[in-house]
Amino acid sequence: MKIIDKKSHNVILMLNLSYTEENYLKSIYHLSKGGKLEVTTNAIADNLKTKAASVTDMMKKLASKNVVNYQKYKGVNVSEEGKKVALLVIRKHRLWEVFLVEKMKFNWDQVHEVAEQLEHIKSSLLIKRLDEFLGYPKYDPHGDPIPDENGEYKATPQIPINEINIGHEGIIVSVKDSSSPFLQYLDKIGAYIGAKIKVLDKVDFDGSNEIIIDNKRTISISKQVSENILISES
Amino acid sequence: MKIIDKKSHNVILMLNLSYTEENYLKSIYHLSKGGKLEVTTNAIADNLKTKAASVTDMMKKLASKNVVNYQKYKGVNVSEEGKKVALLVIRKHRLWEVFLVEKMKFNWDQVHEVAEQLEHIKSSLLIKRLDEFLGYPKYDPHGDPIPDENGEYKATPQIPINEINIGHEGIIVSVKDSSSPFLQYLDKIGAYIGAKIKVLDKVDFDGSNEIIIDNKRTISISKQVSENILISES
DNA sequence: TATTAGTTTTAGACATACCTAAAACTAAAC
DNA sequence: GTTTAGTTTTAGGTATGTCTAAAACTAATA
Ligand SMILES: [Mn+2]
Ligand SMILES: [Mn+2]
Ligand SMILES: [Mn+2]
Ligand SMILES: [Mn+2]
Repeated sequence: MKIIDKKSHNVILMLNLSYTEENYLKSIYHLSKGGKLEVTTNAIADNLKTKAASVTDMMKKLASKNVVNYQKYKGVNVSEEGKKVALLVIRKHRLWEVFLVEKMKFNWDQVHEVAEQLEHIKSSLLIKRLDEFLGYPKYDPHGDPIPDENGEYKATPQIPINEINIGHEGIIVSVKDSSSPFLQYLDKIGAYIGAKIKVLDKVDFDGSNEIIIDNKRTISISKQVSENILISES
Repeated sequence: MKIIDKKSHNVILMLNLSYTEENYLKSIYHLSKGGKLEVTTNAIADNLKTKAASVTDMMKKLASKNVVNYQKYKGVNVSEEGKKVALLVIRKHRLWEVFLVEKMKFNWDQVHEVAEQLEHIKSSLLIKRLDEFLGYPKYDPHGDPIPDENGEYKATPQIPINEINIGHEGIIVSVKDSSSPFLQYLDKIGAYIGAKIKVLDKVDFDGSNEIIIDNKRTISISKQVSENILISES
């Protein structure tokens, strides 16, 4: 079901998707890297902590609503329509995270769970006014880009620390893992979005990296941690 | 399921009620005038635009969770526990309405529907910070009192215009009807929370009232309208 | 090509929240 | 006290979203 808005000549989404359907679409969008890759049933089940059988049921339903392209046994992806829905949910999630940090004084490790709820609030006026109220932010507290009202955003080139060569440096632009324990660890070691990082040494044995943060603090981080800190090289 | 918080020595609600269960409790709380009256199955069905059979099902479920006192055929009311839940939902609803008007520049007739969604967001930190951010408001945009974190609020004495005698005056302190058409009508006639009202004449025939708003605008309002504008007499 | 391990789908259940229609109950009128 | 109208509950069914277990399929290995 579609309507064309006479003013903007844009296709307006007349879909009323449930909380659950929105979460499935968001998951498929992320797992497919924005629609570029096909997504497997098991990957979705893992991601949403549900079972493969439940995913299959939902894929049939989403396909019947034309928000995914699905052929059984062949994987699934978002349709053009589904991509718009996913991007709107992601836009709301990230705007609310900015709100929680900037206005509600939440720490960056406290926002994700609440944003998971707030992203499903339906009010186009509220999203518009919230965006304005926050000063049209381009990035959320974890450095993830916020899609604009047309679903567009720039992907800044970003490299995980483990792929940066010794002696090279850059700025932390985002984190791959937004979980509370990981972000609290970053707080502890003094790492934050915008911090300057230089790779001093790399240990082949366990993949750990010795880095210096803001030219002040030298620290060794594990392979797992280095994979989850994303840098813009300078 | 209850726990006692060691710090505050208060009973903390460990209930995880659904969106729907919260709405039923809020409805019962309102219909019982805060727990003072017994509520009938049909009254709840009407209020929530559902059917009596559905209400009976839900009353059994809420009774089993000890949030209502229910005896079949004898009506229902909120329990002490249920009252706390209802007051928390009402607190959230009204705080969000203040947020939407004060910070998001919504008109007072646009906030109720969105607040119906926002009132179910679960985050005690968010409520606390929102309250602080808004400057601890005592009333929502429709003049309804906002319960504090203990569920307490003062009920200001308020009288509908139709019960005020000719020649008497007062201030609009709240509106009974928060629907968009009613509030838009009030905007049109220049009535708002805080406006000064004097009753000039009353027509027995149809119950309409002639009033003057802010000593400026003389207008005749129907019986229905006068019943829904609440005044604090001066 | 045949086997097999892993993935995905189907089949059949369950819980929540809703509905209509029929039965049970209450309270007021006769 | 009986009848009756209105209310409330029960009975049985639908839709959504979940699950386990079994069947169907795919792709890699032998
Ligand atoms: Mn997040
Ligand atoms: Mn979500
Ligand atoms: Mn309201
Ligand atoms: Mn509600």
